[in-house]
Amino acid sequence: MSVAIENFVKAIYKNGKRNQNDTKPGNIAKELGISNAAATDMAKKLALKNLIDYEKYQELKLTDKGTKMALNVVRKHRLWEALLFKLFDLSLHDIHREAELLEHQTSDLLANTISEYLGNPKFDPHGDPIPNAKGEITTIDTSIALSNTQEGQTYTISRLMSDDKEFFDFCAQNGLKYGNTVLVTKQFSKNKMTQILINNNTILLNEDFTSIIYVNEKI
Amino acid sequence: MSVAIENFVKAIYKNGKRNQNDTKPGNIAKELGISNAAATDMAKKLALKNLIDYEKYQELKLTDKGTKMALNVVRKHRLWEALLFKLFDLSLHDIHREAELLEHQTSDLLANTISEYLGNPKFDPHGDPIPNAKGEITTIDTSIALSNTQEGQTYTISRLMSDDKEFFDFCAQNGLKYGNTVLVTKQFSKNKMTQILINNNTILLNEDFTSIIYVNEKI
DNA sequence: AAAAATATTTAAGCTTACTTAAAAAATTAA
DNA sequence: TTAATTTTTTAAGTAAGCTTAAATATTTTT
Repeated sequence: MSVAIENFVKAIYKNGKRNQNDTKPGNIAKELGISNAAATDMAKKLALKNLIDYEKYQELKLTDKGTKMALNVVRKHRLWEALLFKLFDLSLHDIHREAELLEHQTSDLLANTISEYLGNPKFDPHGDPIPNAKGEITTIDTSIALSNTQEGQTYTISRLMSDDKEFFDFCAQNGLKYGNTVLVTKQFSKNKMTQILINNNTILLNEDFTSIIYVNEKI
Repeated sequence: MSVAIENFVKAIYKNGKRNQNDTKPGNIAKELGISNAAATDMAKKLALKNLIDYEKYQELKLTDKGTKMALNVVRKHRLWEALLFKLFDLSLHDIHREAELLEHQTSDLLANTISEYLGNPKFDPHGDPIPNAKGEITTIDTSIALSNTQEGQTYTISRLMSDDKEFFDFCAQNGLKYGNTVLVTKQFSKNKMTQILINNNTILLNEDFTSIIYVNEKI
């Protein structure tokens, strides 16, 4: 299957997992940077290949086969992220960009080899779960967005759900990384902002960031 | 530039380096598994991009720009080979196949990062020289084909110039690998065969193999 | 519930990288 | 050196993955 198809299926998968669950062609088109017409076109083709269910004007739904393909690509992406992160001193953003390309040119053999080399990790450097070779995610995600946390409670950062360079630069500067501890000092619910204490620094985050930083309650 | 273009330019480069110096479209077509017509077509396009000089019925000649592109791809290929060889226990043939795909999806940044990680190696696991970031090969190759060696002389294996699975399997089974020592016990010049002693085993090789196994005189 | 705005689909067209078939040139053999 | 063979080129055509423009639905607003 082509790169275009893999990315299309992956986009549907990712969009389906997100808050605003819209997997209509326009949304996928926006994600991929192609025209709406191209997305509709591709949707029809993928339906013929039994990768998605397509009905005019409806949401695009992955079939089992389509989901499997998406998870296979996601697996390769996250394994590359984990490997590049371990070996090299590159920014998370750079690592993401490289993985975005490499994921499509990686045999199952190589993916499995990378996985084994890394000790079959369950999470990538963003805290995102890595599907196993069968395309299953076996971990249970109990994390919540920073925007939904409670004042006075301490959390550990579990996921940074983004691929934006500015965001990652900000995180790197402020110690916001996978595994680190944050104390939520104040929720400004009216203004949708969250004040946290991290590395003895107080910072105030708006919803753009608190909705993509996920945490777990610290035990 | 596209994968097709990178592979085309690479094929001209490799063919130009070889014994039978034929870089006419038919030869490139054979190398790439495409039709002669497609190769002629591509040749014209690349001439417009100033990557090759093209004259009807003549050999295809890389311009400086084309050579630079070819060497950049070759560099990435060989760096991947070196990295995969170091990290994983895969066969040389598998490593070659993976590198063949990854080479086209590797930024210069990642290539340089891999190179640095490996200590800027000058050779890949086949003994092939790795061009530097400027696209220069700074090493001098003094090696000769096993078919041109002298009876009674001891050599070290410097290059295994192939991408054929059977060949690599044979090499792996018989200790024919980069750096190992061989004693040439007999040259059967009439039959174009070479008898060698390696790891205390005597083996007899025909020209198919002795022309692609390169060695240096052992000092 | 009609009007306005937005999204989706259809239609026509483009580029890339191929294909096969036939024509033209170059190479090899007789 | 002519004939036979092989190679290269030209021509016409295809599929993938896009585009823009226009037609048709759907959704939102009033």
